[in-house]
Amino acid sequence: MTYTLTTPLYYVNDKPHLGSAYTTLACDALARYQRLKGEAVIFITGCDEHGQKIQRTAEAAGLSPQAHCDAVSAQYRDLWERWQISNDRLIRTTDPRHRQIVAQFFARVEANGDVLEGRQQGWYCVACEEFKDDPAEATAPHCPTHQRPLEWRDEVNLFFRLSRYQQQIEQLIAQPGFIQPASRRREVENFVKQGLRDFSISRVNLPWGIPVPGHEGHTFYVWFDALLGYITALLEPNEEPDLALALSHGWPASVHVIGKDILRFHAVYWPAMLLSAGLELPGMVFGHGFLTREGQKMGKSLGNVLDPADLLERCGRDAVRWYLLRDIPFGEDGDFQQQRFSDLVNNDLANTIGNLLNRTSSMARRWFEDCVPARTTAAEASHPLAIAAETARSTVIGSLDALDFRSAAEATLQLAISANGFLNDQAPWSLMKQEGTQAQVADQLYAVLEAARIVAVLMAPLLPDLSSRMLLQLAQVPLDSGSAGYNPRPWLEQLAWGGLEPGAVLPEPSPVMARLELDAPL
RNA sequence: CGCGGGGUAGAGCAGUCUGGUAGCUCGUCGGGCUCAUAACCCGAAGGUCAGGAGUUCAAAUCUCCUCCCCGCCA
Repeated sequence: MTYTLTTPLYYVNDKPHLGSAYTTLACDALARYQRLKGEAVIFITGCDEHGQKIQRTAEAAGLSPQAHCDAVSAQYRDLWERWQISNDRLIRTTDPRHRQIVAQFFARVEANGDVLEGRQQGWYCVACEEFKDDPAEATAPHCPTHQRPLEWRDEVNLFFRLSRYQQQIEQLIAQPGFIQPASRRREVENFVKQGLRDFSISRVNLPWGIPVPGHEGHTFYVWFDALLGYITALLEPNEEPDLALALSHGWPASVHVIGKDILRFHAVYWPAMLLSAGLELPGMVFGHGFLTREGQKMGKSLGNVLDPADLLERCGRDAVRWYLLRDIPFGEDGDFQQQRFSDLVNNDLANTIGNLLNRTSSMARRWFEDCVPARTTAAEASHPLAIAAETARSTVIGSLDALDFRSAAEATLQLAISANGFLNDQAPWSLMKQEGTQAQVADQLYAVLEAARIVAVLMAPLLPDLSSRMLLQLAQVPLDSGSAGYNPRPWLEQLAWGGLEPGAVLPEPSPVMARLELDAPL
């Protein structure tokens, strides 16, 4: 069965921000993990390009909406490339094929009697693309999230009969694994319990959108259109836009990874739409937390936004991925702290892991003709490092299955710490000064090199670059599942203790991870 | 108003369900080692577990009240 996972389709109102990068990075780690386990993966990301807000932003910039979308979505594409995101698809909702898919989907919903005409009257926030409650009240209300004036709307729209799915949605969200993390489930439950109301799925007088077939003057509400992008994305690059065909490629999605702000759209509206069209429901909706910076909300007005492109440029892929995945519990809010960022990168990656490989490789080369030394007992399952490796392996797998990147990272690190400790306890550099200890030292170094290899293999989903660099220094073939020439041996097999071949020639070691020296603040 | 999440060493978190010496990572300080990227290993300091009351032989953990932060409803 195909493992389909999605990031949100990012709204191209502005250039990519760190939050989008965070989601995408996490999905990338998850996608790589699933591929390494041997799953067929479709990793979907993309851009949501319709709606009034985009139309206005484009106008303000003196561009056509299409030109604006082309420019911004190109920024996303470039950014993901630079981050080496392993997405299989990058869907744009302005893709002509998407129109067809939306139309076909809508036809099913309409045939099912779930499309009604209704009058919508109320205060509208263009930034949210949402009607706000308590109409008629106050003469000039503001949007609570955007602090911007609301606009009065009075229009006849098409409505989706969400109310009809009350019971099914209640059942769905009551399922233990559907909404993750579990702590967010209550919020949605409360919302649903208040009674689901039909919501409008079209807008009138809004040219920048997909026309609703059979309803002159109406275009689809951005969310209705955007969510369906997940299905359009399943089409192979040159395939005909056929809903059934798209679905056959990997629907339902195993998981939608999103920010917590759009949980309701994914856990309530979207499943109801799918039910109406008679389609299968996604397995999980994971709403991760938000990032703050040094304790403060990031925002243009505060001037403290971290630009993911700058961050990549200055710090590199491994460092940022490590910090975000290793230190911030996925699902909870997290704070980006520059000091801690460089502390962790330097400690964990450069010192604990990088230096472990460096020191061990140096000793092996010096005393054993540049080779992986011969083993006597080191390959046995009862070896202390074999036991540590097994603990790390099972913890990493359990954690990644649960999207707990943090504890996966910690378990990997723990193995490197054990190996460093083992080295200090055994002190092969002292032993070597005595007579007849060669075999013993060889055995010790073998075990530590093997532990380093396992660290590198375990690291592959989280830090593919660092993993590759480590494996090359261990005379191994890198595992990068995204590139050609990677090691085809199953990942799980490669995690078995004792895989390193004695006698393999070790290349001259050079630091696999440079220390992060941030002279200026980010 | 209501609802949800949270408040544990300087920082970030675990532990709370299933009461019983308060643990991890980073930072700080001291020691060890010299194979290595001024690295690695060991040890120490640092906590009235938000506050109060209660249940109990025993509470970070269970009950009630209060305060503070974040979010949902908006």
